[in-house]
Amino acid sequence: MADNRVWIERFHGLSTLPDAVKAQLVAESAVMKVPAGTAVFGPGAVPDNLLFLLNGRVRVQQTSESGRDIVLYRVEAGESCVLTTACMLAHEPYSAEGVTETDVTAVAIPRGAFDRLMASSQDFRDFVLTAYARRITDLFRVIDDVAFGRIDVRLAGRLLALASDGDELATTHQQLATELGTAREVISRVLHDFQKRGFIAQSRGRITLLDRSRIAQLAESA
Amino acid sequence: MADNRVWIERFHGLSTLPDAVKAQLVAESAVMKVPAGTAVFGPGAVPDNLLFLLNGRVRVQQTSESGRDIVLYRVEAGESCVLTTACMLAHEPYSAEGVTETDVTAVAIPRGAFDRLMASSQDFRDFVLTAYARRITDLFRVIDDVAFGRIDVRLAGRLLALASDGDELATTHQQLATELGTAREVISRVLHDFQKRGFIAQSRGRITLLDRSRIAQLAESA
DNA sequence: GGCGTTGGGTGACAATATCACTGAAGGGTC
DNA sequence: GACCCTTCAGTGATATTGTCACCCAACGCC
Repeated sequence: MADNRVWIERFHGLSTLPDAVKAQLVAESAVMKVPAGTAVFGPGAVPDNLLFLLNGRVRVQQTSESGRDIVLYRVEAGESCVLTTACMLAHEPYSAEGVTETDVTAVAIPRGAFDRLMASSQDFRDFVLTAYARRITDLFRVIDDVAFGRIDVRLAGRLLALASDGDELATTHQQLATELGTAREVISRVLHDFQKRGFIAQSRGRITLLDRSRIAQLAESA
Repeated sequence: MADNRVWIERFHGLSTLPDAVKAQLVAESAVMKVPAGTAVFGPGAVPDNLLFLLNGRVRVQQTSESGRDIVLYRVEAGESCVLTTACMLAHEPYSAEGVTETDVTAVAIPRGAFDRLMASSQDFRDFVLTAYARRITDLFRVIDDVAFGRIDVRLAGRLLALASDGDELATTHQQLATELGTAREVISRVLHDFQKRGFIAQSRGRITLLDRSRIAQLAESA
């Protein structure tokens, strides 16, 4: 029991809730484990609850009519899937899809409990509102990048973000194309150029960052 | 007094509120009038309240570092500015800006009142959540269009949307470029092509739709 | 080894963006 | 009216990005 309650403390904004509310939250929620590569929500998988990530990472992406994908943002441990969840709670049709990138442990809060918490706790409302706001600014950023950003600059930035743990990166050109919403050939050419300039080394399915500082310099030249 | 209360009935989702809540809402809010062309929120104009539009239209757009603009969505009468307002309430830095396109009458609900309503009324929460969800799907649509859409198709669709009242459209190429987040020259060329194909007629600052059905046909060929 | 699948390279071409101009249209002013 | 100034639109040249149609190499599997 005491063990179960611990997860709340990991969430900025939930840890300050009154004890009674915390108890309510713990009582009504369920911890779940999901293996990597699972679609946790999306067209065809509509959950009826809000997810709080304890461990792991969820990638949220959108597939266009033409079949091409673009990554919108990622939900990390300590964050919640408020945004797409809202679309579902409001019964709005939506086209985004959430996929676990790692094994994920999450807390599922049913709609009813979510609603009672919204009613009863100012702190909880602030938590949700703030989470929303952050996602929205993420989306604004995506729009800005896609509309006005240069591909090489965006790719440089994404390489750095994806290789936060070490200089090795196990990813295909196609996956990188999906990250930026472009075509594989474009990624291939830009990476080839990066290689010629000594920024990276490549082999099938793997990229090694050789010169982070120069990659960062390019990424900054937005 | 009774007159003041009428505005609530115009909002789907607010009209079903209990009378006590309605009275509270009316008591705590203020009706305001804003002339066309005013920045109602944005960097440099941070209001501390949520706006409900009674009349008129607000255009929400974003300016990139490079100085280019893109229109994100419009808030029409009967809707509220939930999205960007949330960013402000959550004290998130944001880059979007709201400009009145017509004279606007709006109801301003201060943060405190908003919060009390969120706490006290399930209907109000649903209203806000639904409004959020709709905006978010709008943003998803923008991302999809910008990333994967063709310029001529997007422009055709936008011309139809902007000319909802009549076939005359008083707008410059630059304004249309801002609508789609592209460059004026691109719009000039596409419009020139539309003109050659007999879709439209042009003169300085004015566009006349000549063949809505063929424009619509192009717009549909997403 | 043979074979199928996936990942990656490349040339040709199309679409869009950028740059650097040009001139035309309209609104003032005298 | 003529003159000037600002805004709006047209255009060629060039760069960047996207699309299409391939090719070949690497890897897993039998």
